[in-house]
Amino acid sequence: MPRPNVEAERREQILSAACVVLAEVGLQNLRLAQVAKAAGVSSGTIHYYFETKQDVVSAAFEFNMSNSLERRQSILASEQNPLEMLQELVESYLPADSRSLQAWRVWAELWAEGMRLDPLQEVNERLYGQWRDIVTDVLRAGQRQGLVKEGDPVRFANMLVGMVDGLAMQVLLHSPNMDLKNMRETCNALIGLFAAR
Amino acid sequence: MPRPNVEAERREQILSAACVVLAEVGLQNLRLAQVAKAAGVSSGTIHYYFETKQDVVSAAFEFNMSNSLERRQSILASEQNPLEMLQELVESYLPADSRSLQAWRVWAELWAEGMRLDPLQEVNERLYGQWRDIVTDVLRAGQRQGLVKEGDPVRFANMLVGMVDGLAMQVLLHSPNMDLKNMRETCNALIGLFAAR
Amino acid sequence: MPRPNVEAERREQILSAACVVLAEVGLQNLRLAQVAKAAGVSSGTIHYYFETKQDVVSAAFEFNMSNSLERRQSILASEQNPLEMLQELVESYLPADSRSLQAWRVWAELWAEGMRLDPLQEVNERLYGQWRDIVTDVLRAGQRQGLVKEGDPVRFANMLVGMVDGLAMQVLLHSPNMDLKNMRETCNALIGLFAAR
Amino acid sequence: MPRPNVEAERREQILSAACVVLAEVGLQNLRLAQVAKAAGVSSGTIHYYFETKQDVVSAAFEFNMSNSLERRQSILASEQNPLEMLQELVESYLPADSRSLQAWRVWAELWAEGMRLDPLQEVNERLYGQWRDIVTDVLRAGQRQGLVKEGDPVRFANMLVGMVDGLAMQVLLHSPNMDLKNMRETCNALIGLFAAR
DNA sequence: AATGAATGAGGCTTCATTCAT
DNA sequence: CATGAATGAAGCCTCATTCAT
Repeated sequence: MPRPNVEAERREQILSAACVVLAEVGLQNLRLAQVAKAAGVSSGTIHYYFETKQDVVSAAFEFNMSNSLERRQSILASEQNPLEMLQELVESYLPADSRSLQAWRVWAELWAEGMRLDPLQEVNERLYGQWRDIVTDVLRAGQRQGLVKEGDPVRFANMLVGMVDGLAMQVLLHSPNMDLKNMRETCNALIGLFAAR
Repeated sequence: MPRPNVEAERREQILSAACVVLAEVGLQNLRLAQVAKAAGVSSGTIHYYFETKQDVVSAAFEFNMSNSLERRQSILASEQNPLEMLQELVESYLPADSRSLQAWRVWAELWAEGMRLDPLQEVNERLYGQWRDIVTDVLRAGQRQGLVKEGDPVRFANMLVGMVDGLAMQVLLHSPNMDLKNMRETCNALIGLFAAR
Repeated sequence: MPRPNVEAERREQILSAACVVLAEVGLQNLRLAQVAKAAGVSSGTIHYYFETKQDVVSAAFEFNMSNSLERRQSILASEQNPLEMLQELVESYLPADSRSLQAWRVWAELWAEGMRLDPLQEVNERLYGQWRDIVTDVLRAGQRQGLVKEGDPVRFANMLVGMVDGLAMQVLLHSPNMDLKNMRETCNALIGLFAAR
Repeated sequence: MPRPNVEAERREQILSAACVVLAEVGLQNLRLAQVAKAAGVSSGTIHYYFETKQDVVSAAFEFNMSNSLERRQSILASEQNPLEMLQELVESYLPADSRSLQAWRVWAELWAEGMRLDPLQEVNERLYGQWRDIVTDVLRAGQRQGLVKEGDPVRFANMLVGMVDGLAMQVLLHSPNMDLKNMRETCNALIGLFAAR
């Protein structure tokens, strides 16, 4: 009689470990043995739950992105005005703490790899799309309240999320010209451009 | 009578092939044998010119980026007004033709890999910095001519190049919500926000 | 109320499945998981009834051969003359129907494997010896009735069973020069040579 | 500048080793590492000349059979009468010396495996067919000289080669009822039945 | 009596690297 | 300068076997 959700538990355990390793050494150097060790299971167990290494990696990418989105939910539930909310959202995306850093690194791997793998592109679209939608909704609310200037909110959203992604890459690459503080201010500068008046 | 610079030629031949393969299969799947084949040389020859695989890849990244910048020079030499020049620069960066596509794909690999390798971060900074400087200079010229609004031109430049990078990734990932046309318009929308008045 | 001999039933169920798989994929590719599936039990159950894979295989070989002999009994009980009986015995051994085909395939695996494993040689001798004895008895009866020429009946038996085995292999290998009909006629030609006159 | 026929040499070296290992441990237990060791090369070299293990094994089967046929040629060139020649051919096929024993063991593996692999069936037919043809030719010559009785020589040939194969299996399985001497006499008994008068 | 999750040793295969030519 | 045969370390994956339930 199998314990309930042993499978779901074990899968998460493995995927979480895969993200850690992915962020640490990159896709190129990821070894399933290392993932197994990080997850505290045997290499055989990895293959008991996932057919191939590719499957592990793809699932890890998905796991990383959905986790990332979950962490945004609290912000939306707060009672701030839309412009502040945008700043909070950006703030939450900054590659600041180790958790966020890990997420970004995994993301960068997904982007590089996703260029050649349709399934990964779907993962990106499914979850990145939600992120874009969230920003769009906040902008739309801002427009209704007269806080955000006229214009296509989807376009504004794409501008912001695109900029966040691009700047984050430079931060992660330790560019001397783009640190955390600069990234925050640069993003807020764009939000400032969105403001009415 | 041996031609001078056979070595330089051979190096370029190999690096060019490496970029092609890198864009095609990604760093994870890049095999020196494949690079050798694409370059029309033997695997032994690769190692005659480069110590290790890592050396080939790093040199290929550098090769890709310097090539990329070269292609911007003609725009700067033109006689357009700064705002039009910015649009042209953005246009030249769109992942539109196969050459540009290849460059972007290699770039994405560099970003993912550069997160862990200092030498690659230097490559990024050296060449990415130039790109940022070019944009900054154009913006500054625009401000001098009263075409671009007040504000730190470096910040404006970071906004634009960051957005270009972020949006390009989505285009390369075939996001249904971000195609070439949309990317162009979105970038131009930002340039519009920079305009005085 | 537990049925008696559940164990014996389960064993047969497993061995029967093992023969099916053995004939289908060969010893080299036989996986206990596949046997378990074919038997409709779990992999754990296989090991509940058999210590090792080798044990399963050996038992399956024995199971295959004893099954095979059982199918000859009805012929011996019939009221034909010995020469006809020989023809019937040969006929019953032809790799004609799927059941017979499976038995032959398992047999071929036994031969290849038995070359290195004494226990399998004993299995072969125990059951193959019976088959030889049956043929010998029929030949001896034929001699008593003056239908079979003088000579050592054991030698005649060895000639016939040897020929049957050798030809069967070629039939099973789909040799264009040895089909079922040809095998039947070739064997009967030998029986013809045994006939008195 | 590659030495001439390094490739052919190396291939034979590997295949010869494969046959040794095949005879010794069987297909089921054949490890490429063991073949490599027996051939005195690295495991990498095996894969430099053969794509997969399956390719090595198939080539080894072919190698074994063509080698086997070569060893018959001298008999045909001799000046004996056809009946003696048949006895010599049989004699040369007896699993008597270690070389012949090895060939038979490899053959048994081929038969078991060939049941499921078309390419191996072709190998069998190509080379087994030649063996059958040789025997047929000798029998035909015997008929021309009045030494062999009337009848289809192909049928006679099939009788003999079939019997040889079947009896050899029992010898190889160490059947107490079929040793080398008995096999020789049993085959000669059949040849005796072929004799005119 | 039976299950199936988990293991881990070991095999095939890949591929960067070497080196004799 | 260049080759390509050869290497061997290392990775993915398989699968017989175990054991808690």
